Amino acid sequence: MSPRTKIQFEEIRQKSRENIEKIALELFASKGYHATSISQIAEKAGISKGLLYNYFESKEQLLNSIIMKVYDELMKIVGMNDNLPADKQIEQMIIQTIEHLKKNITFWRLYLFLIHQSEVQKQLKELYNKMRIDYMDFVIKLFSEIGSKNPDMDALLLGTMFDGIALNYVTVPEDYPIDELKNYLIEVFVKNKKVKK
Amino acid sequence: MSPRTKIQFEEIRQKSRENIEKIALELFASKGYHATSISQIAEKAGISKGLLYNYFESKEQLLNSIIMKVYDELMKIVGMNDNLPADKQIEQMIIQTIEHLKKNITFWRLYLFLIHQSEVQKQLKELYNKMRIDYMDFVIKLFSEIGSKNPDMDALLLGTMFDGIALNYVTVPEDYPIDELKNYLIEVFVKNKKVKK
Amino acid sequence: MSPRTKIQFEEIRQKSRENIEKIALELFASKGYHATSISQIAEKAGISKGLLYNYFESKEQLLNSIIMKVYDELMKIVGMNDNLPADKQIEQMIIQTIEHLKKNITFWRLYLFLIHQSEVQKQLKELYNKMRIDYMDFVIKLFSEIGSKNPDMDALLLGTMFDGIALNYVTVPEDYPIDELKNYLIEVFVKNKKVKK
Amino acid sequence: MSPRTKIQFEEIRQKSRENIEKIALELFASKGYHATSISQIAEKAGISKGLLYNYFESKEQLLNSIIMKVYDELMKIVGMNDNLPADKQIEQMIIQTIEHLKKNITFWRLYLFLIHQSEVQKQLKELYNKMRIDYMDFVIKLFSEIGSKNPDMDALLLGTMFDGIALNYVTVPEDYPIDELKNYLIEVFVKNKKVKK
DNA sequence: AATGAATGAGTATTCATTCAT
DNA sequence: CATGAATGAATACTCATTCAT
Repeated sequence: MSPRTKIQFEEIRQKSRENIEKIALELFASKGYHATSISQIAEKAGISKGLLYNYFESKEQLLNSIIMKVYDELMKIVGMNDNLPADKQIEQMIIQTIEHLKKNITFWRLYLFLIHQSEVQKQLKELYNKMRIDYMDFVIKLFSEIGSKNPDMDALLLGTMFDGIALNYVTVPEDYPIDELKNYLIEVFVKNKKVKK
Repeated sequence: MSPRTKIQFEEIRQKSRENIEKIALELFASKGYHATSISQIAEKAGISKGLLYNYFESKEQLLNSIIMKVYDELMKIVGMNDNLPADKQIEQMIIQTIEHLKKNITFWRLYLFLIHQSEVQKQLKELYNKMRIDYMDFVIKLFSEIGSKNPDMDALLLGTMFDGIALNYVTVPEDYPIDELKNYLIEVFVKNKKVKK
Repeated sequence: MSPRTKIQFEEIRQKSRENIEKIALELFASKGYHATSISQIAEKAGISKGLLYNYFESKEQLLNSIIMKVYDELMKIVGMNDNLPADKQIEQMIIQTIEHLKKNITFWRLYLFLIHQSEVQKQLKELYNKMRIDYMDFVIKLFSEIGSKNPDMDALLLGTMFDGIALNYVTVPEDYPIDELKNYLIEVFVKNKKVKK
Repeated sequence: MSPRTKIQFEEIRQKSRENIEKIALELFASKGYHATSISQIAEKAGISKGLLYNYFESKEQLLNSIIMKVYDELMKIVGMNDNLPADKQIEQMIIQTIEHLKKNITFWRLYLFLIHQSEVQKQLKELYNKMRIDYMDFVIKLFSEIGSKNPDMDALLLGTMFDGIALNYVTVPEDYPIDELKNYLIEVFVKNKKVKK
């Protein structure tokens, strides 16, 4: 008869939020932001529309919340393994990005969607820019350390390749020979650079 | 004045269709498919909504019609210059794709949008697959002709690079050093291959 | 088969607009602005919700449109009879206001509603102020002409009386002895003033 | 510590009720009934929504409860000073009504709001009628005692004036010369009557 | 007595599509 | 061929009310 404690309430909220975000991520990623309705999200999450608004104040804010998670996760991949030497770090970054892509296809689908749905809102554009800059800063340094003649260009190319691979893998996962590409990337971006050094 | 012949009518219809498609392409690419309304298209095309439905039976069918044009145009770039030697053909394909991208950012924005839509619509998925296969067939042959050790992989990589470049250029056109990339691509995909031969 | 002319369309629009405004006036006046839904207006007007938005771009704008009519009508009563001598003008203003009130109870209900729902929006507040000032300017002049010792106060009092009478009549039309009041007002605001002159 | 007695509990309940009513009155009067949500009331009152429903079975019933208070308070003003002679009682009633209006603008705003609502709710209509009758009974008697030739009409007029003044003062408190009106009312409704006697 | 998560019917608004003219 | 009035289902969002704890 006594009311739940604050902690209990907080747990309930946290679980609900995460559940909603998970469902919304899937739907946004597979159908796009505009083509996904709040009703669909609520229904698939097994809750009422009203409750969704108890946790997210708008559809846009729900998207933002998800984007933040995407950003954090991508940055985690990049920043991982910073105790290794630079060449190994790049190698690991390539391996782990590809692995992550294979295991989290939904997640990457959303990432790609967001990039060119950036007309949706300024915030997204800003975040995307921040993400690019953070990525470039970090990876340029790595390429410098392994003696690349043009670390800016190499970092840019690697990023571009990741985008292209993700785009293709996400579109035709069963037909795209992603593992062969992985080895090729390591060869081009790690082994060849070192030889030249 | 004699009544217009059937052929004249057909020409008028054709021009009207093309005008609508042109306007719709612009709007879809700049604002997105969902955010563009039939009213806006009709208004910008200077016709009534009713008349638009005289030419296209639905918004979706209008999109499909546009997609066909995108397909044709992309294939035109690939198939161009088939009187040149293979290495020059690849070089030209790279140059012209990049040039096309720079001049038709709107068009490519739509192309990328479509890739995602293909997840949802069967028709689109089929078209996208056809496009990939046609591209691969043609480009694999070119790489074979210049003596590539792994023409399948080279064709795939070049296609992936195009996608990655398009994605980045479309997102941040002013910040993306597309011309430097062009030269690099030619070096990697044309000059280096030939040397190895 | 040929489309309607512009004039025909304009007539259709005009009739529809007026019908919607009439129904909306009734509902806003009897239930209040917030308590009246677009659905109710559309249903009572025998049209779809969508069509209503073809004519008025929002609920608020529909209200504004109605308010303008209220304003025009009230000012018409005040400004009427400007060819008569001042004392007759005041007398006529009293008579016609009361008559108008008796015949257009709905209309006055809305006027009263609006006054203290003016927090609804700035526009309303501004219009109300304009209305007060226009009324005062005109009526003060009339009282001056008949030699009132305090024309400002007399104009204010008469306005206040109109408001009080309208409020009471609108609330209990059958129980409020409005005709007796009419005569009393004429006596107090016209005959007594003149005597003193 | 002994358990609280029933009476203590009752007192706590009573205080809680009054607190909620006070907060709700403020919000209803300043934002309007429809624009005020139960959540807002609960939050401002420092309690949960659930608890509010422990005290009032619905939003409407909460409003009704408040209305009763409005009624009581208005009647208090009228019935005050019944030990004075009639002319002084009327004078005091005028003075105190105006003073009350100046100090409790929120309260009067609600009173005016309620008059309109009475169109919708039967309960309210009945209460309003009771209020009018009680007021008239009492004030007619006063005017009779000071020898008014038409006490019914005088009582009605005074009530009408109060309504009109309240309406105007509540709408534009800073622009309405309420104090000058007070003196005028006393002159018209008290001094002039007596002279004629 | 007290909490706030959860519901569901309701709100204003939009828009692809139809159709009488 | 051409118009735009008209529809209705869908959209994001709100809120009074209920109820398990």
